[in-house]
Amino acid sequence: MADLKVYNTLSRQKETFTSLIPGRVGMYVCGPTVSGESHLGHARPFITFDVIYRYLTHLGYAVRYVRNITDAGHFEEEGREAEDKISEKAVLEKLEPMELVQKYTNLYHWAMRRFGNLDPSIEPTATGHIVEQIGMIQQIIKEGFAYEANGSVYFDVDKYNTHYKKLGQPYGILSGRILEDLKESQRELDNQEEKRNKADFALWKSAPPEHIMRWASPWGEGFPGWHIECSAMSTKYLGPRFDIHGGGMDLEFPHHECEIAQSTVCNHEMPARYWLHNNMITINGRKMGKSYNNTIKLTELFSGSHHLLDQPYSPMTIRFFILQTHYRSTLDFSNDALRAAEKGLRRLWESYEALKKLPGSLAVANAGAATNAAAAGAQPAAAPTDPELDVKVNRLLDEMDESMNDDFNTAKVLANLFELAPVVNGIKDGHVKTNALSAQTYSRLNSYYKAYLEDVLGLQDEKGGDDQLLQNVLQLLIDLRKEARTKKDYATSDKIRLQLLDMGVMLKDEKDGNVSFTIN
RNA sequence: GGUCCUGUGGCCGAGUGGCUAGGCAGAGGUCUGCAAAACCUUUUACAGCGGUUCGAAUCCGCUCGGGACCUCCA
Repeated sequence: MADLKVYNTLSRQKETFTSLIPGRVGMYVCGPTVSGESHLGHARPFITFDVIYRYLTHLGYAVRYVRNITDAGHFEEEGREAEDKISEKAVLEKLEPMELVQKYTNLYHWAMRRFGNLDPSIEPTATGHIVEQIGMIQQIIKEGFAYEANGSVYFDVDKYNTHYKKLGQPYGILSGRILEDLKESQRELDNQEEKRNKADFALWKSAPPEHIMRWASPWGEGFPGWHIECSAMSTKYLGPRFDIHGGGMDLEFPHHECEIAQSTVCNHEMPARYWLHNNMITINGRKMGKSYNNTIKLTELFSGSHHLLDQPYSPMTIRFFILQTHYRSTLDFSNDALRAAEKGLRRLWESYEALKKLPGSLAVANAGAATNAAAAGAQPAAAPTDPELDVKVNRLLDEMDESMNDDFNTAKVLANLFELAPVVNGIKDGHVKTNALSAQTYSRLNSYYKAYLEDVLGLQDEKGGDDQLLQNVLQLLIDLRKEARTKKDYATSDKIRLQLLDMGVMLKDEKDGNVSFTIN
């Protein structure tokens, strides 16, 4: 199998992935700030890195996947109103800060489940690691790269840059920025007088009296700066140097840049080896984000209750929609695109259902042939009667591995599955002969379908047919309709079908006389 | 202003030098009591101009358009 190649933002090129410890991978992904409801834009990194997590696992790595929850609240550290967002909103909503945080954390977890995202190995919270953050800040001060001013502590970017430039790691190494340029281009902001330089960033902020979230520290009561939590938690759970750090492209600067600076000062090495960044979801060509006031919340997406939505879209539709684009490309939202994804997913999933229903027949039939052939001293595997198709199927399967190994090209994997779907459907319809493929190829087809669709891409069945009572009732209706059709009583049979359709149950008469149904 | 990314057919979107991407939509057909699905066939591409090359959507230059970061941000 070809090597796994990943695009490393640090080097701006694809690199062959190797883990620090053979067989093990440490991965840190920046999680959500739970000061509000997640929107479609937030879904992208969590689905992207869920697939990366799944794929690394699929390759046999034991992965420790750490994804934090930022519940201490960011603040506009260089901002106009240096105020904790969470505490501000808490006042508005008349809730305890932690009550608010709990509410949005629960909502976020609910959304992650619905998307079929696996739980990370560790999901540390910022508020749960104040001690570690303070310890790290003390260490940075001790190393001489931070200074205190009026109960706040700032990172000395200038000094860091001067010192680490010599070691080949200037400030801006990740985002390609030059500190001197930054100084010129930075905006004039208020409340900067405590900083020695504009590029400096807060490690600890002194809390004004109205600030609700506050902790005691060596510098007085306050709260941690935005960037320090990720440095503290990644170091604690993955060590000073780990394999993968992920997040959205908009975090590249300044967040990840600052993380690198902090961790490097404390641990004397670049924290992560591979920095992976997903691109943004756009809407009408513009990034979906708070600042643009163009977000669609996940609850709105699932229910269809947003003026830009023509209909509700299920979590799996959104997952599929996201995976149909490479993670480093922008992905433009539109109803047409979502609808296309919904239909495409249904088509693909139905071919998978069809495949699952014909398991043994083909394999057994061909395996039987193989056994006989082997007994006769011939080739151990049954030869395909359609070698051309057999080769094509194998090529499509091989390409799926190659595509994932090429920086997680899920779009290409899905395209190949779409090319395999007619083969599967053809076997089901009987129009592709059962022995067209060799037993071995057929078995590969089966295992790849499952491995990719379910295990790697994390897609799952959404039809709500789990209820046994509902299944039984539907079966009764199907039987009644079948009887009516036998008697050519089409008025009755159509009534059953059409009324069920109104209720969201679609019946389909299969070629073999069976009736299948899908529930919306 | 600085740094960087990007422009593919009606829509969405792979693809980095020669090989039909794929999905959705559209058209025709097969099947079917009808419907849906499925299957087969099929129309519409690579922003513009110039260059490199035997050959470019793919490399280079210019022009035009779109976007991201530089401020909280996935």
